[in-house]
Amino acid sequence: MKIGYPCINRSIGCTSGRTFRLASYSDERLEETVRGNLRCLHAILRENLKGSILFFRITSDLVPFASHPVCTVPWQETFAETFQEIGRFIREHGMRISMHPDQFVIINAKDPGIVERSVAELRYHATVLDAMHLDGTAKIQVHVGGVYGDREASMNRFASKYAHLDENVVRRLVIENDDSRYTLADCLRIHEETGVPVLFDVFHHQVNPSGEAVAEAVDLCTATWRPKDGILMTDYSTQMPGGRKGRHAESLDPALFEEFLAETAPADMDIMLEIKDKEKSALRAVGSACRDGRWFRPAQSGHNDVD
DNA sequence: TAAAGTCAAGATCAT
DNA sequence: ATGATCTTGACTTTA
Repeated sequence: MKIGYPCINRSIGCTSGRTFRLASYSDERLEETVRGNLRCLHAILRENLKGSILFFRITSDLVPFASHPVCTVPWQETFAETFQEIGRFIREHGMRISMHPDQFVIINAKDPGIVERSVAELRYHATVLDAMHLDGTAKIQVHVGGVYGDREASMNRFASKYAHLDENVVRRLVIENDDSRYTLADCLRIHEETGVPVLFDVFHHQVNPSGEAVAEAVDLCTATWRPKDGILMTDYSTQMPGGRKGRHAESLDPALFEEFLAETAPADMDIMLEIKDKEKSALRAVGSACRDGRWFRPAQSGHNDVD
């Protein structure tokens, strides 16, 4: 079990997702931004290691406009060595990586243009992970997409689009139950049809349930991940007290988190904490997972290499 | 320098 | 048809 947080570190003082306006795009600006983003990403991972935070979601803004037609420079070649260096660091320390393209990636869209842009964005994400030479356990998580008034047809459309994705995308792609459209049961059905692993979002399952108890849900999702996918990834959050329904909590409630650990034991999984204060909560959660006994202890020599 | 306005991309629901 | 919300930050312009 590894614990992580998404994209942003609030204490280190740099961000790996710096961007700029499309209107001010230039190849030089892109190169300069990516160089800074990669340097920061490496710094964040080093900082995470100090706190035994071994799971991390890399921001989709690592390479701004990467899938936009305006960007034609071969950034993966320009920064090949830096990507490999970061990848080596990740492997050496047994870290797990995910990425989460945002809401604009809709594989099951009716509009072919949206599908095309979505596919380009997925290729970009796969290219980043490939450039780091990470294996198939580094995942790209997406929601199923729109319902468009016909859930059945839209789920089928997902399956048929999925069947035509590039292999280097498919080997990393996983779907996640969302908070308003596709439930866990929907995702499991899509798994039946396509084989795509299902990432379990605990909070979405609470907000948009389909009947399964949490422990049962974890077991059902676990069964959708093959050995080459690595162990189950779970997104964990709780309701912000007093906030609108579905709003993520500001900080981890250790009692609730430990209850989650207790009710899912002994299932093994990597947990992404979607909590607003980021690494602060992750550090506390590592403590909980450690006491629980399932936390991942990296080999002392650091030889988890697959080079 | 601080505040306000705006940003590649979508879906859905309220008005 | 239009705008707000999701969710949220941070870039960019304006005061």
